[in-house]
Amino acid sequence: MQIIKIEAGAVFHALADEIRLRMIRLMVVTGQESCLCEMVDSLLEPSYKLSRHLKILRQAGLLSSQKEGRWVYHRLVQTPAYMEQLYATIQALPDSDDIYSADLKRFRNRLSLREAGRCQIGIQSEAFKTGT
Amino acid sequence: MQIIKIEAGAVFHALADEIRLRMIRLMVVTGQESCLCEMVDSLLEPSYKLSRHLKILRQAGLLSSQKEGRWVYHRLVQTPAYMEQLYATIQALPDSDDIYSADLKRFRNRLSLREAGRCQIGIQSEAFKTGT
DNA sequence: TATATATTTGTGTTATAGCACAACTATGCA
DNA sequence: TGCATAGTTGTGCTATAACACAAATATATA
Repeated sequence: MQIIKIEAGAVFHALADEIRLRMIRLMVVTGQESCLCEMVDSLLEPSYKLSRHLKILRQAGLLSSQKEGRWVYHRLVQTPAYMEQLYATIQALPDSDDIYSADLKRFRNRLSLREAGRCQIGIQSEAFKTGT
Repeated sequence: MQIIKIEAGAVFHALADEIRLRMIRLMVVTGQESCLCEMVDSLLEPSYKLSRHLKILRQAGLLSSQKEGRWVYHRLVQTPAYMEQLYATIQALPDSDDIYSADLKRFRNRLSLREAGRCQIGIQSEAFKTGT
């Protein structure tokens, strides 16, 4: 068993970035885990960028990641206890710019493409990314 | 009336700095407002440094500041509603390095020097700062 | 009015963090 | 075995943020 010391203040640092907060919000609001390609299609940001941010969230103790074939699923960590309180706070945040509701709409669309609750396809937005 | 738009993500950015989190924790735990010199004596950091961090907290919407003679009192803002939830989360954070308990001890000592609930003295730690 | 002091701020420096490009690893499938 | 693709990471660049020093502002008091 590996003991990882997680600084309490590190969670705020992890959430201080807009990209990271957008991803966490999607998972908090939907309660869903997500693979990278689903995040790419929801936030419309390049995969290398989101991959690095997911790593930061993992190191801060907010996400645990699990490889499943080609895909890596990221999910919210529920411990220690204050984490759930933190998620409740995040859920209560306003959405003044409608950024999160747009993310959420795309995320739900993307989730509907799963089969048996698992992601079966890769990044869909890459194709029309250059055309926009 | 002045409308200030506060970005929801800005609160996390404000709390991402250790100095700022230490100050907010003192106010959250004690429920007390504080002037700069009391913070200086509690965190043992230079006043210009804490003054700048207090400004960032104010601009992020976490603190409101009120001048009272020579002193400026800073207090936690209670609105919008998710702020109180955020403070509850902060109060639940662990203190793995005993930094916060040391801050708290000094802060309580400093608060006991108030007269009629108001700060009457300036920075006390400056004197023995160089000698340590 | 002059001084002491609580607090703020201008400025240059340095450390940190996010970014894009491209190369790389790993896995499923033909 | 070779290819396509999900995901990660090395690297250099750039923007941001924290810092220390010093000067400035504001207010109480002698």
